[in-house]
Amino acid sequence: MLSKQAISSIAIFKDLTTKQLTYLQKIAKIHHYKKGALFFNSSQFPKKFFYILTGAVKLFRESLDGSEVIISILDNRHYFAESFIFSTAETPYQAKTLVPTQLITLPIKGVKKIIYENSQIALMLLKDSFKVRQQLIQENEHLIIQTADQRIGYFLLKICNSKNKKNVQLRLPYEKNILASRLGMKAETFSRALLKLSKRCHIQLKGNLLFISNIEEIKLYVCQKCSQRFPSVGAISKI
Amino acid sequence: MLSKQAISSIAIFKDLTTKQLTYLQKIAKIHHYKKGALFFNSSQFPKKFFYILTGAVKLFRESLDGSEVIISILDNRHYFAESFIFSTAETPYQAKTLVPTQLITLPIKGVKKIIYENSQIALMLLKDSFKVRQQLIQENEHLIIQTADQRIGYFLLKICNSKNKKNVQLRLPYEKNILASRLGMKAETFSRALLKLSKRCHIQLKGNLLFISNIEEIKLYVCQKCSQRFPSVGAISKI
DNA sequence: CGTATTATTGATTTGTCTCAAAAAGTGTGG
DNA sequence: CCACACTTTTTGAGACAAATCAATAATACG
Repeated sequence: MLSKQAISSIAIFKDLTTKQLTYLQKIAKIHHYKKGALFFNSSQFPKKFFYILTGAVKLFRESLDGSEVIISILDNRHYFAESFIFSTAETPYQAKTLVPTQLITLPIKGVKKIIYENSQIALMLLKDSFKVRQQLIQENEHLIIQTADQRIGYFLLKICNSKNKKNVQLRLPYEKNILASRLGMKAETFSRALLKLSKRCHIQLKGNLLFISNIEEIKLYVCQKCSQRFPSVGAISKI
Repeated sequence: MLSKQAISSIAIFKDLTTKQLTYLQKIAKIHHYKKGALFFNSSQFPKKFFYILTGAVKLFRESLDGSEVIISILDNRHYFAESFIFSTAETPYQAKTLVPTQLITLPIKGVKKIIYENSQIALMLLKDSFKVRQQLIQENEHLIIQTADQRIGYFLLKICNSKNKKNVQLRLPYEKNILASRLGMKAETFSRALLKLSKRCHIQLKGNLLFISNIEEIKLYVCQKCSQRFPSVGAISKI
């Protein structure tokens, strides 16, 4: 059985009563998956709430002809599938681990019960949901007005939490084809666009390692058409 | 002063007590704008909650170089700017009327007070927010995998609420350049893509009037790459 | 070590944007 | 009702970005 501490480490459950924690503790399950495990598709029943302890997952949609769009990549301390508290309707996405991953799952019914008896949680979920919306709107805008290399640049800025502006070393967190798909382009395009960006903004490439001479150069190039200064407010997941 | 009925016609406020309705009634204002009025930008203070009685507005983001992305087009009975209950931070969008429009505004502080004392409202907002997210994800997917004419086709399916499948007459609700921008393309591309779609799916064009021989033809063409059958679940605004 | 996976490169095609100009549609005042 | 200006839409030619298909190179892995 999971510890109470593990449950209350989930941000939205941080202020629960001992009784509520005990309840969730009883219905919680922990899962260990290796890389590449398809552990969730939306038609499965009963519905569950997912929380990532360690690792990373991609949420993606697949069309009949096999093409796949990655909706989101989530890692440590993120939750998903919370929207099932309102509907059991199929929403067509699946989830696959990108690296070895530890998850907590909670039956959605139990989560719903807790949410309904504690309005603070609804407010926290609402706040998070607004942030996700904000981010989706931004991605939308970028798909419309930015080129492939600018989207990559924006992504680099997001994962680059260095205080320094100069001579920053960075490692791409996942395989390039995953990042390509996340950014709405083909792997070939990603390869070429990253090369183009690296030349334009003085980035040295070495496999999945990047050496950025000056972050400001990327900002300048990426944000030419932005409606918003970087960093944007309210990015809920890093990527 | 607005009637209590007007306030309670706002879906999220339908179950308020008389006292709460009176409170909102006192702080509510009604506004009349003609077409093309820029009545909201996110830097304005104090923040307000907006509800559309009649008419239509576009929410859009504008970048430094003047290019504009339409985030959403909202009409009768839709609300927006509700996310300001959590932050006074600037979120960079503006709102302009597309036709003569009647709005109710409520100071966001008052709305926040009501939400915090009535958890049912938070849950309704949450449910709506999930739907908006779902829709944004879908738009994202379409920008990535669909061509311009397919996106137009999808849009036609959405605004076409006819029971009949054959010989449906349809009027485009707004100017073509607005629809183009909403669908993430230039006006010229819209013009050409609509023509292409019309030939492929047997649609007769006459200004902003369309005669669709058979809706199924559009579905077939549009949903080739869809991860989801049409109509999608949970579209909160028509467009 | 060889095999499978992932990434890059090249040549070509497709889709969309850009800029310019013409056409169609809308509204106004004489 | 027409002439005029103004806006919106369409059309054309050309440039550019990204997808596609195919082949090669690099890397990871048992």
